[in-house]
Formats: sequence, structure tokens, C-alpha cells
Amino acid sequence: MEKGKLSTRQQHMLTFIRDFLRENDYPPTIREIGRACQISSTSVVNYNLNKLEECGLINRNLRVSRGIQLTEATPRNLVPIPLVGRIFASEPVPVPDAPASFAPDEAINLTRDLVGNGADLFALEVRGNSMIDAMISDGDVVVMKRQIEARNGDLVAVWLNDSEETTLKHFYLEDGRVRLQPANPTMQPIYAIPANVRVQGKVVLVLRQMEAI
Amino acid sequence: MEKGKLSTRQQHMLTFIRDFLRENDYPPTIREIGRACQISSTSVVNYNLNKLEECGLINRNLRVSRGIQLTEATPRNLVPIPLVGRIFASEPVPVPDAPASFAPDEAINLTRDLVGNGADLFALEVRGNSMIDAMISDGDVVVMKRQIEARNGDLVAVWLNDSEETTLKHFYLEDGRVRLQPANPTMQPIYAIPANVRVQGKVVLVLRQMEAI
DNA sequence: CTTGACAGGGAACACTTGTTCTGTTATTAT
DNA sequence: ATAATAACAGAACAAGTGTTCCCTGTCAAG
Repeated sequence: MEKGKLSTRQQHMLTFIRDFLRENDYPPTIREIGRACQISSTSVVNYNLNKLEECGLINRNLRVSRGIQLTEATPRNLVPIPLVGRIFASEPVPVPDAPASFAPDEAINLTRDLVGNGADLFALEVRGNSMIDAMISDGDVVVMKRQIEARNGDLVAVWLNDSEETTLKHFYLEDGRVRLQPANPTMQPIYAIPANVRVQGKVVLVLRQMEAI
Repeated sequence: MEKGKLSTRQQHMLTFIRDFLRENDYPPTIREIGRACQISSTSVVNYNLNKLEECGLINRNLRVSRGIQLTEATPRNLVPIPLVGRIFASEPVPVPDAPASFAPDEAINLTRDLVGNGADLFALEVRGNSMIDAMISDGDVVVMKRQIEARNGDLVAVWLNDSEETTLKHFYLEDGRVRLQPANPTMQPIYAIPANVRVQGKVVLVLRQMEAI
């Protein structure tokens, strides 16, 4: 059976499973599905569940009650990213040393398609408007990957030894010197010798949340 | 029973339920819990499940198989937001009319703590650098709430009738005229009469993803 | 010592639940 | 028209599953 060919009944079942799962945090039984979709016979529900599994839309654990898994956005692809602190222009980036020990109270959850497997990732809240030339404003949350080296073009957080400040710039190493290019194309780059820049991490994602929804 | 007083057996049960849920997307049965925690009797599992419920750590749906819900932040709070199109400065915002008809192939999933219940929300991909004075660059994704009116201070997408363009600005209605303030504080506001601005929606969240992780 | 509360164990019971079997109906191909 | 197939209905069955009852042991208060 092809993927796009779902009967209205099967679509109805799928959306009900989705809604039920969202509501109860556990999947419905065959009879609960039947009741919701006006299917009197459990065998018909079973029949269409198998069809849905053939289409790859669900997984079934046979002989197990409520053994239905949605293949789509399962909570498995949520990645908790520890919010380890704030980032100021005047201070180094508080890079975490421990490999993300679980701190559920101060973590931000993002989906795997946004952020990969989450390895070596941490989040920082930006304080002040000093990063404005990187198009990052006060209150933004930046998700960073901990790394010491950078490739050309990466948006990285660097600590400048001489001026003693943290800044977010695009990194370019060209003929022996480092060019730090602001993300805002109307602004001018700054240049430095490699010994003067310490790469703290690479920006993976920027999140700006307005106060009230 | 107080909240902090969990026996080692109850802690073991709790972590098992967590792990099981992460693994299978549905909760374990009483006997599965007992097997994993070396509890021979189902009544003992039931007994301790009631204790966990008294502590407010789980919810139980009585007389229902696998009727266990974790009260803690379940990763189930994912909200799908339809990605309805792109936004140019030269075109009106493609506001969806239908209330979020399901399109799972082009949706962005965010957690409920970021984006609320997701009502009237839609996402747009920004094209071009015309929004740069709103600190929004090419490729960013803006999540918007569909609404026609705006309160002072809101970051809104407006369509300007005379110049025929879309722009993202902070909205202020002050003594009969509209002030549209760029998010970048170094830039100047523009002023317009209310008849000239059509509010398309309010920006709830901005997401900037770097290409390669 | 007795009592009561608490934690645990075992077994039985009744309901739930997935599975399967036998049909029926509608559609389509031969 | 006939056969084949997909979709559906109902019933029965076996296993799964939550609940309950009775029991044992521990431990502190009376």
C-alpha cells in the first residue's frame, strides 16, 4: 500500500490516536479507537491499524495492550539542552565542563531536527545589547556547541585576550590572521592575530522569544 | 506522605517508568514494573503506585491498563506549527485563513513552554535582508500569531499601503499616529497614519538556525 | 505485651484487551 | 456472470491486566 492512500477512516483513526496520545500520554486501546471512529468491530480496527503500520505511520507491539507508537514526532526527538548561564560582552563564556549532567529545572527542550543529537550543546541567555552587530539582542537565547576550533564561516563566540571581551562573530582565518565578521552585513569586520582569539564555541541556533503570547 | 520521602523502591519504580516511557512511548503495566523492580507481588506495585500518586508524582487512571501518567514535564508538550510560506518585504504576509489544517510535512515542532498552546500560530521563513533593522536576517523563521490589532510595544508584521511593503516593527499608537520602531535601537522609527498600516500578525518567536551542526 | 500503622507477599477474581475465526458486502477484474 | 479482493461486522477465545482479599513480618507507641 502506498503512503498517500489513506481512507478517511484511517485518517480519522490516526488523528484520534494523535489526540488521545496528547490528552492521556498513553495510546488508546483497539476498542477505544473503535468507539471514537464509529467502528463496531475490533477486528476492523485491527485491520486498519495493520494498514497504518504498512504505510509506516505507526509501529505496533503485538500482543501488548495499547502497543501503538506513532512514528512521527515522538518525544524521543526532544533534546534537553542545559541553560548554563548568561553571556556578557565583558566576561568569558561560561562553558560547561561536565558533559551535560541532567538539570531539568534549567533546560530548554528542542526537537532533534533543529539541533541534532544535542551532544556538547549548551544554551546561554544573552545579556545586554553588545551582540547587536551579530543580530542578537538582549534576552535572546543562543544554543552553542562546545568546541575550541572553528571553521571558516562559523558563527562563534570568541574571547579576545587584549580587549578582554566576549563577542559573537563569523570566523575567518585568512593568510595568518583572523577576520571576525559581524553577522550584520552593514557593519565592519575586525581583525586579530590568532593568539589573541580564543574560540569558546560555535553558535548552532538563536532563539528569541517575545514576552507575552 | 511528604514529597521528599521516597523509598528506594519507589524511586526505582519512578525511574523505571520514566525510562520505559522514553523507550516505548507508552507506560508500563503493573507486572512490568514489578518485574523490573524485583517486586513479586502486583499488590505491592499497586501499593507503591498509590504512594507515588499521593506525592503528586504520577497520575493514575484507575481500571485502565497502563493508566499511568508522569506529572513532571513530559516531552509530550510538542506543538506543531505550520510553516505556511515565506515572507518578503515586497509582498503581504501569507496569513493562513484555515485554522491550522494539518500539514505534517511542513511544520515546525516547538515545546509548549516556548509557544503556549499554539492557537492561531503559524511560521514564516524570512527571505532577504530587508528585516535586518528588526534584527531578523535571511533564513530566519518567525513564528507569528494571527491578529489584526496590536498593543503598544508588540513586534508586529505590518503591510504599508502606500509603500506597498511588509515590515516587522514594534508598534506604538500615540496621539493619532502610528510609530513603527525598529528593534535595533540604533535605527530610526518611521511614522504613519493608522489608515496606512495593516497589522498582519504579531511575532511570537524568532528562530535562527545555523546551517551545519 | 498488645496494638496499630506500615511495607510487603501471594493468590484469586473480574474485567480489559489483542487476536482470530467465520461470515457479509461492495468493488473490480476476468 | 463469475471470481477475486478489499473492507467490514460480529462473536468467541486466550492472554493480559488492575483490583481485592487475606496473610506475614517489622517497628514504634501505648
